[in-house]
Amino acid sequence: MPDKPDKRSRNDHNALSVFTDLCHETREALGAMQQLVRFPAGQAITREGEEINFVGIVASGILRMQKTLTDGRHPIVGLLVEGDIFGQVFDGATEVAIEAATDTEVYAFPRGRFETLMRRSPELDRAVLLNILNELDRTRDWMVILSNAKIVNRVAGFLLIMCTRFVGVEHLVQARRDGIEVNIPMSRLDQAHLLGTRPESISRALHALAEAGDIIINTPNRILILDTGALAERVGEEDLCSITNLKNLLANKELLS
Amino acid sequence: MPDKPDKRSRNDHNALSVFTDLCHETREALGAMQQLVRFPAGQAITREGEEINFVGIVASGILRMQKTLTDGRHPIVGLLVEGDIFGQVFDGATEVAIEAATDTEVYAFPRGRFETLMRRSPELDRAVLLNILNELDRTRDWMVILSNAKIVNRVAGFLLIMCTRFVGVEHLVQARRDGIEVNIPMSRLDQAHLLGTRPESISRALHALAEAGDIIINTPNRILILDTGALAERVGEEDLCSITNLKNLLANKELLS
DNA sequence: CGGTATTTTGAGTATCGTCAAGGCCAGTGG
DNA sequence: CCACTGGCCTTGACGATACTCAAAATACCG
Repeated sequence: MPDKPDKRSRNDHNALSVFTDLCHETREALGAMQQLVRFPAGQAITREGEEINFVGIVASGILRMQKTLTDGRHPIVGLLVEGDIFGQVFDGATEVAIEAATDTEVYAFPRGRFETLMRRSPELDRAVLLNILNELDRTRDWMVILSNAKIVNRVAGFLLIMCTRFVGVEHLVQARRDGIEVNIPMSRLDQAHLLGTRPESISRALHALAEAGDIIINTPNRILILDTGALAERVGEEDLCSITNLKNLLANKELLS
Repeated sequence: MPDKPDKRSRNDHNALSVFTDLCHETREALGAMQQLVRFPAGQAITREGEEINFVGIVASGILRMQKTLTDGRHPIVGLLVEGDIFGQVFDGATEVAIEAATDTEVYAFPRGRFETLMRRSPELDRAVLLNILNELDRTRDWMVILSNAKIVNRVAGFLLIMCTRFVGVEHLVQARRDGIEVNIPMSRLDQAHLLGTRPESISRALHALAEAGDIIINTPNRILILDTGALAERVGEEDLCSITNLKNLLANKELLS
């Protein structure tokens, strides 16, 4: 299969890189209305079904999108990282709750003004559309991971997604001599909510991967990945995280550092 | 929680109802370029990573979107029914394979001409955007269902989604004196691929629901749902399928028939 | 350094996947 | 009209896996 551009990865460190293709006036207008908002870890940003009056772009940190079930469970249906847009633009209420998984900074744009700007600027409109298409693709990736019966394999997929999606985001992914170190920015409980299981199983799965020699657990949340190929094989989806692309990005990072 | 408009349901029987809000010229232009294509059950429409040169709208039947894993598994990441748009517009290759789950009719629009029309008609552009947002919501619903550990509960969620999403689509959902009858338009194997399990488990789960008195299995694919509340409770997501809305739609159907 | 939350480990139970066999239904051909 | 065949659904038995509950160990924070 030929190398195709991977829409999922970002290789620059600017949260607003989604907007670089926009014309000068549009960027000016966005800059004029943007406002940096901080959320401490654990804080709720929106509830389910609640209208929010701004469009947000994550500047730093991680947000989790989650549903609330009547039995008290909180399955996570997606993560938002640097550069991701949230706050459905045209469609009133968001169907998911958004909470800060880590300390987070968000660029907020007043919703009405953002929408009028979208109507005037086809490029902005398209940037938003592409962002949503990306989100759709990623959600499907999570579905594929969740459809895996064995938890070890789900965790393998989780680690790979962490690698590819968080490359270039803060200090979450770093190339080492012996592999790739990822800094998982959430608790075992959150990981369990994301992978449809319980924290104990996550722990066991990670230690099983360590046992198998695929990873090393430096601290509970700092995982050194020794064998990306082995993980990819467990998941079964070759281009889930396009390992080649990942390696290129890591090579770039090494050049930079 | 107040009644909010449910974007997931359709209560008219026209596949092109997504376009009713468009202006006259746009509809004329679309009508001029549309072409009805038939696919027999089981036929592949697109492979993963393959570019397709048309934008499709399902006229009748069911399509399944699926990924292909290296180990030969084919997890299903979504279903397309009457009125659903597919064939990502701006973003070249689709990341999923699309196959006909049943005999299907599709309105095909040449992609280039469709895109130029989109650029000229903000309403069309927005209709497509809304369709994608819907798809995103539905994919998250599947994620929530998949994150359920017990297969019985996943099947319960599956049945509810079938009810709400397929109301008004062909003869798949019908109101009865004693409940709601759904006609599942796919095999146990497909259901298993969708719910991340195996056909045997689907069978056992359905019979467990029958044992519990929640449903009656008339034929393997014609399920009479006796207690939607019990199913909803298993899933835990109250507005997954907005039961009240479902009941209204069924009431309408009865008035029509 | 102490206190707290998180992670890990353990043991027992429930559930699911697997493999194999049997049953049901539709379509086919005698 | 009936027997046959093939595909799908169902059922059973068994091993593997994950969930539950509890306790211990570890990491984190001041």
